[in-house]
Amino acid sequence: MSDSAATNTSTAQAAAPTFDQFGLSADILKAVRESGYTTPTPIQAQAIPVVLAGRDVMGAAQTGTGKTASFSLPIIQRLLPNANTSASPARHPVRALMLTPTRELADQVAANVQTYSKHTPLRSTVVFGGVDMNPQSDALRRGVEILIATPGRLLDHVQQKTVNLGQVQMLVLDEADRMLDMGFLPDLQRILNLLPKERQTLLFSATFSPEIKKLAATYLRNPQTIEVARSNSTNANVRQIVYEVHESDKSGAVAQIIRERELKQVIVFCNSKIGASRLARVLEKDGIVATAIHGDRSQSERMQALDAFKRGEIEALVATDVAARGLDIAELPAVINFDLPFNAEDYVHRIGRTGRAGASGDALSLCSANERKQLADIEKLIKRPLDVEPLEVTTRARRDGSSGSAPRRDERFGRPERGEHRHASRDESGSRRRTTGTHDRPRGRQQPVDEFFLKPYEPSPSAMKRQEETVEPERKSAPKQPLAALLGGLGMPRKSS
DNA sequence: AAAAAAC
Repeated sequence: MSDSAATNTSTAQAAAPTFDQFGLSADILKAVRESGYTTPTPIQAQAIPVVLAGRDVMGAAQTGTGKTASFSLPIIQRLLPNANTSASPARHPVRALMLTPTRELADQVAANVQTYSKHTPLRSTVVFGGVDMNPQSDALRRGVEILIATPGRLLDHVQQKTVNLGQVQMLVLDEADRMLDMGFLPDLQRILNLLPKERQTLLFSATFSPEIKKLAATYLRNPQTIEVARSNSTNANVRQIVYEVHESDKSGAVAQIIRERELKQVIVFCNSKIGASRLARVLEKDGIVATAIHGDRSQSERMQALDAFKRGEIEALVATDVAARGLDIAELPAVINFDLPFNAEDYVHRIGRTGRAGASGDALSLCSANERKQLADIEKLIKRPLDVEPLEVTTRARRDGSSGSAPRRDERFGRPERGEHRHASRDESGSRRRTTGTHDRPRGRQQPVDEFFLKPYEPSPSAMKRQEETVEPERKSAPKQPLAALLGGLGMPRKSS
């Protein structure tokens, strides 16, 4: 908010905004207060008045910026005047629909909505796949004003006629870019066609890619664009370090990092489901309480894992990118990237799980020889070079049992002449921060030098140049479906699946 | 390349 609405606050803080300035109902404000929030985040300060005014919104903001509240609070407010206390389901049609790409995210948004609306007569529920439909159907039949859903299961309910979307006045597309990436466009089109044309649509996306713009152009009406600085990538609260390790040293490296940094809780991201399961097992064997969360585990296992982690019963949550976006875990001190993500965008989301709400956090990434491309992509996206350090893994024996002596750092990383200036931490003279693997212990299990480590990384000058050119990261991975074709055919008869 | 999501 740019205006100075708070004129008579006794507190002398000049422009400290409060939630009171939005004209939200006392019941909502009470819930907000009980949640412990006092000051709106930037996205909230910008979005709440716009949503209250009934305008469509094109929002660029990530979770962790208070995005959920930025649309939930004004939506609840707008539903309130017609809130019905009647017990009749017919009096509680779905009037607000919120779609998210993953089940966990849907669950989390629903929990937020539930919290913010608990002092109002409004009802809400959540539907997503992987769990029994019947309880969801029951809840829908009892009637809800606010429905949070993943697209597939929602359509399932539509087909079963357990829900009618004909009275939806407000629609939220959360993590819209992710939904497109995941091939949800046909489902989204199907859902959008069921909604009244006369409605308010809020689209939130990490990026405004051409696909997202096309989607917005098709389904939003004169949207107000709201952009909040990408908080996490440049978040000073998050210390980002990349460790160069041999691929086969990675499991040991994770265990070592957890031990040496005495991490109470950490999410470890892997690129594959198998890799996540495997790592969880290795860590368990190493005496670290760990569990895996990914799409091949049952929904109950996923929820159990997440709950146990939130309760602090698990030290290491080993996850695929199912957990990269949106999940809000309080006071997570660190995130480890076992693999660097193929999609640089996902790096930002992953490390966004730590250093939230003003707390500090560490983003520690393992980088092996064949991941330099990913590293370069990430640096390009976040527009700055990452601090790269060697990591000597001492905790686990190498499989080949070789006993060659460890190469000196010079040998391993090449002479710092050609383009090595970017890695201050590699400077021998510098007082490199003491990190894992540097304690004086006999070691001699380093693998022969990798080509990766011999060749200094070339900091692509274009990487730093292009930052001025566009805010938008280049999307590398094309969706499985011919998105352009689908988008080109918006409104056209779609293929059935 | 891999991941996610309806049955």
